[in-house]
Amino acid sequence: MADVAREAGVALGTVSRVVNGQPVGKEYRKKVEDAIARLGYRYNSSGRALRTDRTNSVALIIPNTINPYFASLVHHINIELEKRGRRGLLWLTEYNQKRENEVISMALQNRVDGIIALTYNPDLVIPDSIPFVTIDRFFSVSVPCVASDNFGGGWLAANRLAELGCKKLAFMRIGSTLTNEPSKRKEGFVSACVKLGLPFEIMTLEDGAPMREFEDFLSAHQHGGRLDFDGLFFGTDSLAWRMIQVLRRMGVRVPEDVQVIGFDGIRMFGDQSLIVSTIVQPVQEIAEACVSTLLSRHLSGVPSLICLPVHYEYGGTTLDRPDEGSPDREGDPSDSAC
Amino acid sequence: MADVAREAGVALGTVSRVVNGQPVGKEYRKKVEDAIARLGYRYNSSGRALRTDRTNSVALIIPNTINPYFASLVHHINIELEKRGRRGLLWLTEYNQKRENEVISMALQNRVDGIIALTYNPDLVIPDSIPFVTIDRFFSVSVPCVASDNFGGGWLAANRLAELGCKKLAFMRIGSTLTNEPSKRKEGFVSACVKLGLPFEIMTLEDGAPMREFEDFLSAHQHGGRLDFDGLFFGTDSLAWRMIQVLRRMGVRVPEDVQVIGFDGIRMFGDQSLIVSTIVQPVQEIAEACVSTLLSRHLSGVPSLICLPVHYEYGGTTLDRPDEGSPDREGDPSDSAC
DNA sequence: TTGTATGCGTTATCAG
DNA sequence: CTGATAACGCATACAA
Repeated sequence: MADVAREAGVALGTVSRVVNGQPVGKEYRKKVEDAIARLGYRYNSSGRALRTDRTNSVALIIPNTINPYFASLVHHINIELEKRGRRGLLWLTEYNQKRENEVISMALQNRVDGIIALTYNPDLVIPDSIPFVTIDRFFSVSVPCVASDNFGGGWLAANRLAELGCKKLAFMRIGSTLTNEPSKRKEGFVSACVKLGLPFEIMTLEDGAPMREFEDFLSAHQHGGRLDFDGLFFGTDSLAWRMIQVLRRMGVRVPEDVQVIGFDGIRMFGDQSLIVSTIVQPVQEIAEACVSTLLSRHLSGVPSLICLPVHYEYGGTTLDRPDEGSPDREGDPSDSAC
Repeated sequence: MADVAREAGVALGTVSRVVNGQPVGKEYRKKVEDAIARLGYRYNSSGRALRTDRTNSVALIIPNTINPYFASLVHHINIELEKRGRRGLLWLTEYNQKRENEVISMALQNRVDGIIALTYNPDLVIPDSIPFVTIDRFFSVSVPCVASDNFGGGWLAANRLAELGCKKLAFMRIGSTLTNEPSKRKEGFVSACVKLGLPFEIMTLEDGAPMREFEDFLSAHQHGGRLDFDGLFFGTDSLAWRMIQVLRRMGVRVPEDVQVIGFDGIRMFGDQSLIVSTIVQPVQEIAEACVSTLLSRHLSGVPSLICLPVHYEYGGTTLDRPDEGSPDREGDPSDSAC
């Protein structure tokens, strides 16, 4: 910047003012802009950050970018931040709880303006010095949590399966140890089944337990080549996808013998069709909510749980007519905890 | 840091030395560490960056994080950078050429130690001030390019289809306007077909042209419900996946009527099975090559094109026996341009 | 409106 | 081995 000032024959402060778009005499501005172009000057973010104590950046802490749902979140959150003149700093944790806390430290070192985190870590140390927003995990009323309507989604899934003629359902999911928002998928499902008077079973696999146990569960419920269930609801699309492979190996046809609904709304290449019939999470709205909540933290009255609506969408593993418009909501759970 | 010094009753320089792990008297170190813990001190990255002129960060410029192949690259590159004590700064471009150049400017402002970019932009302005590595796009001998063996992959695909009994092949892809490394997939495919004496057709869709044209191409080659081709090779898994849906709508069975091979090696949830039979790109090796090349740029003799081996893998859309070990390489293209 | 000078938090140099 | 101090690039309060 000193070089530019010398080159333009003006003072340092004038250059700074030009760079920051503050009022500067017309001919001075011209001289400075020419000098900047001539020298190819770019301001130094570190210097500016040090001086202003603002980095215009937000930490995004997430397990990985391999899972398509996470990848989609990363994408949309980055877009939303960009819209508001901020940058996202990505940190991957692979669910490592020690690393999750380290990463928060690093974010603090980087003087980020806020943190958005997706972690189920019960021992997460949440700094009170900067705005913090979580996704899918409620910590306390002072930490806003953005999630989709998991309870409503479970409710919706059960209702849809019932509508499609299912007589006996099952819900299967991974990860019972930690209570988080996605846990409510089960509760919504159970409530609906009870209300509908539909028999059902719940199968929960502890984190880290072998997949094999799911297969055993299904085998145990297969008699004479016939599965006891005609409708399955899975905690995630990922799990649904995997178990569909297992079902096919078992000689069970999807959706003819058993209809399957997942949760998330994973699309193979972003904008394309779903991989299973599913409860779709509004990823873009979730991203928008995270960012706007984080950046308006100075305003009081931020709700501590922001719950976004989900909807059902056909994806080939149920017996709907694909072209029939599916209503956005049905059998609304009036008692949704969300 | 001044606060810590005061709290510990030592000088500023001593605190700095403790923070940086330089030799400090035992009792002094203890006093400083206690003070740091007491005050919850974290060093300020901006201050350090300003002073040292090193940010230990690397820019990663990529179209988006929705495409699973890109998402996977982002993941592995971040891991590799982490291993080497660097941070990745992610910038998404959505193929916007103006933005691609802007983003390079921003990276420069951030004083990154290097840039890794995946862009096909012919007008990309590559700064000569810092190390720059591209993925899948060769610019000049002074800019190292990391890519997989696209020519060899095309060759491999044709050979595999021939082995599996195909008599008439076709290759379909998007994006002819720009010459990049993936363009060589076609060349490898054609070479192999010619060598094998196998009839084939090539169908290229300009960027932005409607998908419809692919469907028309296929329809035009369907006579009496029967497709003229019994083997299809696609430029990417994404395209293969989409066209398989089209084929099924046309009443063509995959793989019974026509066998399909894609390119990339997209896995549904990172570690799981492929979505189509495909030529697998070694994503992790690509990430490793990008990072190590970028960070060893001071050494002379960096090759300008780093070409990593691909392999074929069964993914359900061909007639291989899934359990039969597929040799890593076959019909090696001795004239591979790579 | 423009110039000058100070300090942000850190590291490095140099004197003790 | 430790303490004091200058300098990194920038924004801003104050003086001109």
